[in-house]
Amino acid sequence: MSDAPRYRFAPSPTGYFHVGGARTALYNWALALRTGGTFVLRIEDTDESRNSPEWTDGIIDALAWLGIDSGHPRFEGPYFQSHYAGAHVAAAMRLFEAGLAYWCDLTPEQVQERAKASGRPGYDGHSRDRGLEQAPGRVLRFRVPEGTTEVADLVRGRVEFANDTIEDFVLLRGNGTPIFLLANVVDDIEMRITHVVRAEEHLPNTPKQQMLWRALGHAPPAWAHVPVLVNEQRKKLSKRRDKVALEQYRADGILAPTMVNYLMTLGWAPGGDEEIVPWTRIVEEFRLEDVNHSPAFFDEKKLLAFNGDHIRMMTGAEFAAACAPWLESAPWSGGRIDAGLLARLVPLIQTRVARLSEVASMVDFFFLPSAPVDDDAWTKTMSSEFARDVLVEMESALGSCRWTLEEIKACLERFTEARGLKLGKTQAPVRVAITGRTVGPPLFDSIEILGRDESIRRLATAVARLG
RNA sequence: GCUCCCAUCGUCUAGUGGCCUAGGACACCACCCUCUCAAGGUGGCGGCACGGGUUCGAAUCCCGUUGGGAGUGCCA
Repeated sequence: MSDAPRYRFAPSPTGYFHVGGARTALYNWALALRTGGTFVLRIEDTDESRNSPEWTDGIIDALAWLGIDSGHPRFEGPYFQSHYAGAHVAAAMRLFEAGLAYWCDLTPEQVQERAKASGRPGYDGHSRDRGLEQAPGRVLRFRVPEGTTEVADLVRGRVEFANDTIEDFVLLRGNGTPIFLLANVVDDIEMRITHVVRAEEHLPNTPKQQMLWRALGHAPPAWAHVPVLVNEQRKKLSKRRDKVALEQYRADGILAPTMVNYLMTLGWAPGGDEEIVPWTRIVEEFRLEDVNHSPAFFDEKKLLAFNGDHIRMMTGAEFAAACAPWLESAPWSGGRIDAGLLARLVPLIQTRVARLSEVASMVDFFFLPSAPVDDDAWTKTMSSEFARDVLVEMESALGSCRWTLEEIKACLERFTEARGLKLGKTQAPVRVAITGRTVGPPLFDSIEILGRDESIRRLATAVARLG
């Protein structure tokens, strides 16, 4: 099986995990799974400013959350690019010895000056034939050959680049360290990568990398450049102005299956008319050839809608378990959340939340010692002429009725009919007295679960407050 | 500026020359259901950027225009 495809995901550790990176990782993972190939994780940590062990843990953790488990047999790595610096330099030296690269003593400023003077952008090949030897401060540049470079891209087809539009790019810095372009290629060759699936922003690098593959004596891999994710302004998602951290969505209570499902529908769609689909189906159907060519807007609204769908697809037990972490950190939580109580609450709220972070504020009145009364809700509902009456009436009716959902509801219905009102109107003050809010889970279920004594107590408290 | 990429409802997409009077989803609107809010159901609004070709026939192929985007570092 030495010809099984080898995909790779090569993020640089930056302290947070970008949703765009998540999508790229997912694409690679789906492909590796379907083709019986391997998913190689390589941390591109060669820039000192992007080098911190916690960042790497964050990447592994984020991938695991998405279902890309580092313990899975198809998963290989993580490898660290910084560990292979020796190989990168050695490859560069081989290129120099073969005459495919040369030393140059121009500083970046000098290169820029020359470009400005000549009116042609980029490095002009000044040292191409000067026969310079290696020396501190000198950079090694690749000697770009004449002709054209044709990149065969699985998503976009053939893309041609005239080599004379590509400058002799740097391989080794003045301090002797390799730059990304080289390191990336050397590692890919070393790790026997057969498919490079990455974001479109790398497409302009590709001819350079392909030349490097050839110069190093290898046939280039299959390339695939997937469109970038953009914001509402159609700009590439960036940390500075957009919400791009996967961890943030996770902390908001977006489910992992939701994120996976949603990310996969950006630039691609499963067959048929449904787009809420399980990962297993994505693995079966995903093809690079079917990936769209244009950038996709990362729409948080739609993400939320997907999340609501996924929440509703869970069993009650699954949903309760998923809610638990959000309840444990809730403000009232000194003690533990009662599992039995939670199980009764779950069906009331599962259709009412789009993300797990909303759960706490939806059930807080069950756990708090008294209703967390919202001032606006109070003034809005308690000003009606029947507000006081309905509270008093309910206080006494609930004291003697049988404690069933139907009977509790009947108590309010009797009052409502006697006054010729609508249940929708009369329930409002009662709801605020019991739950503190005008919206929330079904009132009568809530009262039943809360219990007779506590319900009556809250009604009495409200009556007292009304004066 | 230069290089490259892209172009179907507001958004994400289906569509690969006739099945398209362009399908679905999100959002939005209306109605139904209903103890609030949701969820659910029904219906509605809304699109092939433009101009030329090619073809019996074009959203689909070609060219151009316009409009977006990405890259343009001794960052990755």
